[in-house]
Amino acid sequence: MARPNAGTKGVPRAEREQQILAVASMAFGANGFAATNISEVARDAGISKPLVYNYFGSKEGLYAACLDQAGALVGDEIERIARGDAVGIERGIRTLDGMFALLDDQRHLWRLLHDRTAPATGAIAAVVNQHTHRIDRLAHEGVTELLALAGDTDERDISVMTAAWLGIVDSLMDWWVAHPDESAAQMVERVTRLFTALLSDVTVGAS
Amino acid sequence: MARPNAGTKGVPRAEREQQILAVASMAFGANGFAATNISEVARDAGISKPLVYNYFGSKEGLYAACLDQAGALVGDEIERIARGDAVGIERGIRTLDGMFALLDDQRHLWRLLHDRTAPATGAIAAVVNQHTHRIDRLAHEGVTELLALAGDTDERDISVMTAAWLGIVDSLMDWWVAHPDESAAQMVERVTRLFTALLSDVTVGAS
DNA sequence: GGTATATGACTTTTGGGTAAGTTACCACAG
DNA sequence: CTGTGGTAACTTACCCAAAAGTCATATACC
Repeated sequence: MARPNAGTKGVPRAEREQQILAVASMAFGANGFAATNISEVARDAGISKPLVYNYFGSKEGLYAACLDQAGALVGDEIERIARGDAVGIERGIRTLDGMFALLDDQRHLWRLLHDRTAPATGAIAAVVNQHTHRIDRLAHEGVTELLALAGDTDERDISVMTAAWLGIVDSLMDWWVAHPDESAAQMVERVTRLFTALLSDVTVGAS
Repeated sequence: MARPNAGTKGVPRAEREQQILAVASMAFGANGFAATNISEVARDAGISKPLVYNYFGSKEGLYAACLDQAGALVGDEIERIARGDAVGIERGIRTLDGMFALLDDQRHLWRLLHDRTAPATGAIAAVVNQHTHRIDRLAHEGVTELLALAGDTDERDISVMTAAWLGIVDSLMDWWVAHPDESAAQMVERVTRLFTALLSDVTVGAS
């Protein structure tokens, strides 16, 4: 019997996987792991659900693949900047700059790394830990340098400040997602202006 | 036929509702709306699922009730502090101080207010908007004052900075959840030390 | 013809939600 | 100080929709 939609469409696996990953990353980033529907992902990618399962095995497998791609992308860029010569606040701004440039057309990717609805066990946990540990370590390194300049070497202070820094990045990305008309360059300007304004003048008001 | 577990246990509705809210707030805060299981909530509260539905109507109703309680608690405290005379960074620190004191034994409550997996429609949206708008407005007000001191009155800058501030609070609460041995007083000390260190000395390194 | 790409239709599982009933408490009549 | 009926508190056992996951099969390419 004729099944009009069956059969290959001539799209090789590697390419199809990338299409699926792009759609799935968007969905996972926008709604979180738990609220994401694989059938919808398949439909949005223009294919059927079994193909997704054929290529990625399970919902968790698909999520892990998304995470791995996004984590590597983001982690590599942060590491590249960390290897540069910027220190202290300057390093923070350059990192943000890099993130804005890198994620301009896929702003939701950042959210994948901090999804609390994703299972914290099994294969996912391994991938999550690999990337978040890497990013955390780089952030920790930058914050350690920054606080050393300010005379603070308390380990827990550094830990708290690292968390706060990552929270700032999180929230800036969220704001950016909610304001699609704002370009990466505008974000960099804005953030730079805010940092300098706060650090130079604000102590007058706080005394 | 004897059904050994049926029948009232002598717990009045108001009291039972508070028990359920406490357990549910913990679950929603820890896992998010989508990943929270009502059967588990009921089991953790020591009762059966239908009782939860009898008292709160639906999962969304339960979530709305949790949110309403947490939002009012947090919002009232923030507003109380906002009515004080602190300005700029000082107001920020006092607000954090208030949050740490208020949420010492229920640190997860803060997370309820920023759950992206909660439905953004219907009754929940109303409750969410009521409380988040209130908190956002107060934060916006504080940030406006702060940036005015630094000479920045750009509306979008204020919007970004407000988001970043709330992101900082978010991440501090998360860190605090992950470090149960840290007291509220210690958090206040730490945050104060970090703020003053960064604002006074760090510009030397950033130049 | 063999393999990679692909799907319609199915099964299974999960979890929100409900029907119907059971038991304890309490007010009040006797 | 005892029944006794009404109500509030509570549960077991179920329904059912949605979404995860699978099977058998079809088509295109080489």
